[in-house]
Amino acid sequence: MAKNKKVTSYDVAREAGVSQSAVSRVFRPGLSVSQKTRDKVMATANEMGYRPNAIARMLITKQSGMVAVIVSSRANVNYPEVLSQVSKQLAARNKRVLLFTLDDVEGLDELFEQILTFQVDGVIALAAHFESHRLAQFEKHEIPVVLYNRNVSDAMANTVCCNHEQGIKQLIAELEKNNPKKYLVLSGPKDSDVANERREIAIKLLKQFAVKDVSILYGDYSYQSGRDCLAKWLQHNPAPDAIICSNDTMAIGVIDEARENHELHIPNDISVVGFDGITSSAWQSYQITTIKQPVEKLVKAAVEVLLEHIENPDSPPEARVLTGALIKGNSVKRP
Amino acid sequence: MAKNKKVTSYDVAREAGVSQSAVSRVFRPGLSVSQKTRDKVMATANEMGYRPNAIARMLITKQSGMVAVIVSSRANVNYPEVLSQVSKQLAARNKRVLLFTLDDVEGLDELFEQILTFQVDGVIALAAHFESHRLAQFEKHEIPVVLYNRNVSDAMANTVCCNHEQGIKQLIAELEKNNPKKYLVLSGPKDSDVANERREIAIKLLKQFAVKDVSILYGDYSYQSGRDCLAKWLQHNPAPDAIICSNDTMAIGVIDEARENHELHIPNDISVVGFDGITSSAWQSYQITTIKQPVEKLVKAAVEVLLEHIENPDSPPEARVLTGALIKGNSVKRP
DNA sequence: TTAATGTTTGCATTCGAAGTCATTATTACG
DNA sequence: CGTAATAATGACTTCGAATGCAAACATTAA
Repeated sequence: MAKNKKVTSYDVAREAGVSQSAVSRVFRPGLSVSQKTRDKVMATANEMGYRPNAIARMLITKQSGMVAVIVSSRANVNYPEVLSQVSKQLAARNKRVLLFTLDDVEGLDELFEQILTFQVDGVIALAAHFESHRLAQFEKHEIPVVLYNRNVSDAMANTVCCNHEQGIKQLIAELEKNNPKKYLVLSGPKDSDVANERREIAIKLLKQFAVKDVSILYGDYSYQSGRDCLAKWLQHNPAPDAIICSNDTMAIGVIDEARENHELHIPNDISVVGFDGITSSAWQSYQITTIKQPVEKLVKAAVEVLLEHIENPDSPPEARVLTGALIKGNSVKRP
Repeated sequence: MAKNKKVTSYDVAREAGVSQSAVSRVFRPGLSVSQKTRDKVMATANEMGYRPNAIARMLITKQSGMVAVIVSSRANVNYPEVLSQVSKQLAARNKRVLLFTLDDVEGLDELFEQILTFQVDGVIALAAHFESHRLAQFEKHEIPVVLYNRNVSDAMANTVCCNHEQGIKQLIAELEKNNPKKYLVLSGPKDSDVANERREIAIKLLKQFAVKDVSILYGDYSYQSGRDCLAKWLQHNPAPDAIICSNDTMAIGVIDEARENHELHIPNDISVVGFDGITSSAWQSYQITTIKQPVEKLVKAAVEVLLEHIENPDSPPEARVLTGALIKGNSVKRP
């Protein structure tokens, strides 16, 4: 009969007529215990409903088995998939996700204090802006950090990132097949590092393609901002030939706005490309030409790098770049 | 100068010339410490980079400050919003989210063992199927559980749920304005409790509305399944007048399939309603008439109920039902 | 049978903060 | 100024599992 109150290893030990150490050893893999003791302990443990207390174990082993995952609200629409992948893959390596969400920049110090407090084995930051002094803080405590989808040139940071440059190059190559004259780049918000990177790359590559007429607009990654930006632009300007959106969601907004309020047809009047390859980008009504991020591979890489650095704290920082897949939709005019 | 190795309360105590208890008291709110000691301790603590070890604190106080959130992969598309709300609201109450994702039914026992092991203060289950013996398990350990969007009639469980019945009634009322003859109910998967509930309610209410011709189809909540189900149906049957979809995503699939492959116009040929009020349901191309779940309120309620039961383990189980808002889109024919 | 080796086992200690309790310092007040 | 009341403090114990160490036991070789 299982009791209501917490059962400890001592209780089991007493009941089974062995020492507490014996009980502990039974529940630690690979330790020397005779089959007889093992069976006896397991039997009484099951009977009493005993489970080792992870907290006590953490304290003595100095390994919490928890990884802090920081998610910024700025995070991409595909973050649920990322998060669920992270959780799954960490679980496979016997680690749990301790979730920290981050909306305002206020309380950021507090947040980082919290994370340190919890003695996590490592940190994965999803699209969160990480100043280098924060990285240093974790470094000092020997807590490895992996930045997901962040290219930090300066830093000694571990990063796992989709190859934005290569992806955007492919997208522009698609667009260029029609020799568009007027380009619009619809960037994500200025305080998003990914957005800034994608925008700058687009600008750079367009220059390389010898495109003259490029205008930049700033949205906030949302559907509505896609609509609003296009609407505002068209108030005072002619329609562009091609629009490069920093993510799919804004591309969808752009398409809806063009069709609904301006009688512009996609792709015949305007070609639109997105980025990310979110589920809805493939929906019939949009069929966006975009770059699909290799989420599963990215996460696998992130987890690998993190675990490598947990096990071997002195291994040098690593930056992994994975290439996404060009999805040829129906939002770019065929030549 | 902060040292590289972990700084404990003893280190700070020694340095500040006080006892370890004093340090502990400084970092616990509301305990009796003189201003002088407090300042002294705070100063040296900051200087040494000391932060209390949450793990040690958990062990002695028997409060982990962590809430297990179980997310099933079956979970709705709006779960990222739910999850981020949960995290935010728990953070406001000084609790953290320990995330457990659940894909296959395998390893479910293992998962629950894990959760118990971590000594979480409570559990929130998002759309996860929870057999009553599992509930009993947590009950035995006095760990309160809140089921999010689950109506468990039998159970002594805490539940927070959107009012499906009232919502679906409103949707049917909308549809009935055109007196449709043939209804199709596109249900979610049979192993989802929410899906089953929504389907059964729809069937029951249609009967109440004296509708004769109702057929049931089963999808898996996905866009593609919406398309496939409609396509398969139309192979051998005439188009229905109205389709009640168990979620918005399938409704979107249905709409795309109807338009693309069958030259059916929404809403003139078929009226379609969804459920959830996900972001994309409001997009120009779909504008689905649906019920928007009051996610923020639901989460607030869930967190409230959970904390109430953490603080007062003997309070009776609570079932909160919140009503969603009818969104009148453009997917139902106007009379 | 004994020595030598390997395997199990229990004792005692450890992890780091919190809380109990008795003691000392401080304040309030007659 | 003395005494009661209160505030502040430190010594010591606690939470529950893991582990170094030495003793006990089992196994093999000689």
